[in-house]
Amino acid sequence: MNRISSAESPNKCSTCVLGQFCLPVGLSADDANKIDTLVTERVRLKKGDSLYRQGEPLTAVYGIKFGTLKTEYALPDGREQITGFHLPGEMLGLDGIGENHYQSNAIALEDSEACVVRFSDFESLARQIPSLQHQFHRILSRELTQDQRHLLSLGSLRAEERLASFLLNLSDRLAARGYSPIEYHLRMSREEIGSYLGIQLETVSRLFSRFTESGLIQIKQRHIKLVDMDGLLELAGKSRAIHCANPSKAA
Amino acid sequence: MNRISSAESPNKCSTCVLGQFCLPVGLSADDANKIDTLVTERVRLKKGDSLYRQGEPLTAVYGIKFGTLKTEYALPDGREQITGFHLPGEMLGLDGIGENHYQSNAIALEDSEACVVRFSDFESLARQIPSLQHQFHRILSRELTQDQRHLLSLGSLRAEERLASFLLNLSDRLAARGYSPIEYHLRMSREEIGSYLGIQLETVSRLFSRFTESGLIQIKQRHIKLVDMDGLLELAGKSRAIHCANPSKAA
DNA sequence: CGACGCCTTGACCCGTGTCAAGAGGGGTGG
DNA sequence: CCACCCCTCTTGACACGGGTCAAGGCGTCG
Repeated sequence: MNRISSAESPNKCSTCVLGQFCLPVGLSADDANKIDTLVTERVRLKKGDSLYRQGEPLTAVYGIKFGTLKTEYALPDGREQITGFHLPGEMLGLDGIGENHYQSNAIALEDSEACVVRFSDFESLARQIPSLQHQFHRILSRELTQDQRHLLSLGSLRAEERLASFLLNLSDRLAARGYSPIEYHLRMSREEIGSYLGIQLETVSRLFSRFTESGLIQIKQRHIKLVDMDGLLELAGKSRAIHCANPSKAA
Repeated sequence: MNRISSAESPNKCSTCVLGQFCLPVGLSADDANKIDTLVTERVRLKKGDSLYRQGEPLTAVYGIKFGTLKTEYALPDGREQITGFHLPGEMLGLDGIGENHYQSNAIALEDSEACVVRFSDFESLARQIPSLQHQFHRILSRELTQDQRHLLSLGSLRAEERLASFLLNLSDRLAARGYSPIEYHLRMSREEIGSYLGIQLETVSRLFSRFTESGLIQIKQRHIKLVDMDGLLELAGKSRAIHCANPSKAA
């Protein structure tokens, strides 16, 4: 883990292309200047490095600048589960605010970089800029909604439905960041996908094979192409079909 | 659903016994007075009434005054899952902040009452009272942690482990509110427990029978008594054993 | 070039789902 | 106040999805 002060490499939030994810829109020049003081350093991570670990005292929350991270939550008996995969623009460490200690491990799946936001500074600035405060509440709230969707997936969907909705969810989030929604690189192993979805790695592998036979996807190693979006949406329990399928036919 | 204005029935947060759950501690008299203006009305619910429904625009968040609520999240294809059971002092509606619309249904499991907190008023007050702001962030954050624990339960534990940790979780939360941690009334049906835990109601019923045979619990209808706490902790994946089991033997 | 880690595939089995029948309690109407 | 009905819960039999164990292929990195 490698710290970079913003003196060496200036890092203005106001000009960051990821601002749309972290920050409120339509700030005054004055407010934008204040926000630029928030991130005084960034952290560079190599694949496998952890950004923070369960139990460490919380001093900062993080915004992902580039790369991919996983968060995992462990039981004292050793069992653990991946609770999320995180892309640029997403915030990490929020689950640590409640107890002032991080509640999970955050680990880089590839070389990554995160902006360090000292939390007390952030709260003080949020009191001065109502739209920043509200944006932060929205981020926390969306995190809750995301977790609820995940809960429904683990509790009510069959393995193939979970995997299909996982692929579509990644697709959406990559598209929002300007990447192709139909072809992308999986940064995580079969085992990590399985952990996230509450199934075994062998099942993930078998399902990828089955999806390929059915003409839903093409996959080679970790490079995946979603061939039949509608078919995947069908499998994913139509959870987004009313929003996304056949938009041209919408009334 | 029955609205009560605070003129008819004064309702001061500063003297509410549940304040320890909702509010920061150590407020000045001045701040306490401001907080007392937050809740201008309460809502009375009969069993089965909903406090809000998925898709409705969000104007307020809620604090439970008394009673028990469930929140459930639905897929467009009709499948749905209970994502939480909520006790007095807990806040509801937080998942709606992100999209300005509630993302779940909140339904009373028994006659209940909730304090209405107009969200824009709340944010404005939180900007004036740092400890209120921070407390709200802690509440949101703990909600996230709770969901992560639930995710781990659904993804990594077997049915009997899920049920055991569910019973212990209820026990803890009831104890924190001054009720008996070893004997309580289940406000939800077997089907609702199953939905929450991602298992079928028949499995819940069979497990209750098995737990009874093993001497872990006694159960008659919805009245349950936890007879062998250590045994339940053992089953629950030791997820809390290091904190709670055999405290007298702790180093 | 070799070794290790990751992935695929097969065989078998167990936990849980599904379907079905019946018991028990509580509420409602006569 | 009693009887009936309906809802909830229990229990059994059986089926199946996915877990577990095992063997082998493939790509990558040292």
